[in-house]
Amino acid sequence: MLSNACKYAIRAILYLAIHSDETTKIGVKKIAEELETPQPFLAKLLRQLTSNKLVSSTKGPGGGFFLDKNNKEKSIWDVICCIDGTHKFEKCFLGLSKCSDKNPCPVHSTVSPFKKKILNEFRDKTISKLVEEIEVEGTVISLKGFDLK
Amino acid sequence: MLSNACKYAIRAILYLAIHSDETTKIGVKKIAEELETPQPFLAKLLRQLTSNKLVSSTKGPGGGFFLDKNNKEKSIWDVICCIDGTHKFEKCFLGLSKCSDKNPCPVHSTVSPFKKKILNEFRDKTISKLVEEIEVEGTVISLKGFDLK
DNA sequence: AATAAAAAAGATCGTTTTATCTTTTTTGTG
DNA sequence: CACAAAAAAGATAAAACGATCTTTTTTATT
Repeated sequence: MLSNACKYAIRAILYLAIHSDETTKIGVKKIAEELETPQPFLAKLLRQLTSNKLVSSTKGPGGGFFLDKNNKEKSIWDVICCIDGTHKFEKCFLGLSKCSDKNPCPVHSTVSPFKKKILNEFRDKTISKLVEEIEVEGTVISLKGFDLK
Repeated sequence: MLSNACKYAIRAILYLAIHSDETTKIGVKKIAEELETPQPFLAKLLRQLTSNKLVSSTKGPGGGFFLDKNNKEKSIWDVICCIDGTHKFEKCFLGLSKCSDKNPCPVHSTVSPFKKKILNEFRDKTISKLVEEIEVEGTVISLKGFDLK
């Protein structure tokens, strides 16, 4: 579905959304430990997210990564686009270039409604809204523990 | 979503479902041309499908690949399991090992209903049923033309 | 100013995925 | 039987992905 890189990135942003703000910055080391992700790889991803304005950072002692107000208005979809590219949920499930609503591939009717709805939800829901929901519903689970593949 | 290999495999099986039977066998060369897929790679995939009883074949002159009655009772899901493995639609969207209906991750409620539905449709619908539907609905489009990624 | 903490940048390495090429085996046909 | 057509099998190569390591830059603190 998503690449490992993208999963790490989303989890890191959610972690930052919950635990950081302008005055509480968090270093890669801490984030990687909390999420149980490979540290140098996560560092690279955070740089990519930072240079795309999805995450903020400051250097030097006491520095680290955090989400500012703007960052929190971004969506999961923005993260997916940044790491995996825009194509992820837009292309035909079988990879057929000619496939469309008018010209559907054999699995189009099965897959298409699903893709559209998920795409919308991921595009419309901001990170802050998402975290708010999680907190209201009390469904905050550990972002730790990862299955490769 | 799916690997290229898996997309090739599904397309090849659909192609065979439409164009082949016990008396009309088709060689890799022809299939690869029709689907515009890399020929040796597709050959390897067909071998994998054949050894897993999802496709039939005969060697020698006049030989080739085809679907017999049993093969047509298999599902898209069987193909996905054969090529990409069973985990594809079963794991948490964010890769979290602790995620479940009782213990949902932040995107679980968005993603889970669709995963379940797609999984069921892919598991329950046989290849022959699928092709039948396509023909009734008249939505037979070219399986040619592929977007990498 | 010196030091140390932290991110930024970039070079490198290994694995998996994708793809190709060559050889062997099977089998129908003249 | 000899030949050719086709799949089966396996070795190899290239690209993408996942991950690590080293060096540089920035900056707060002493």
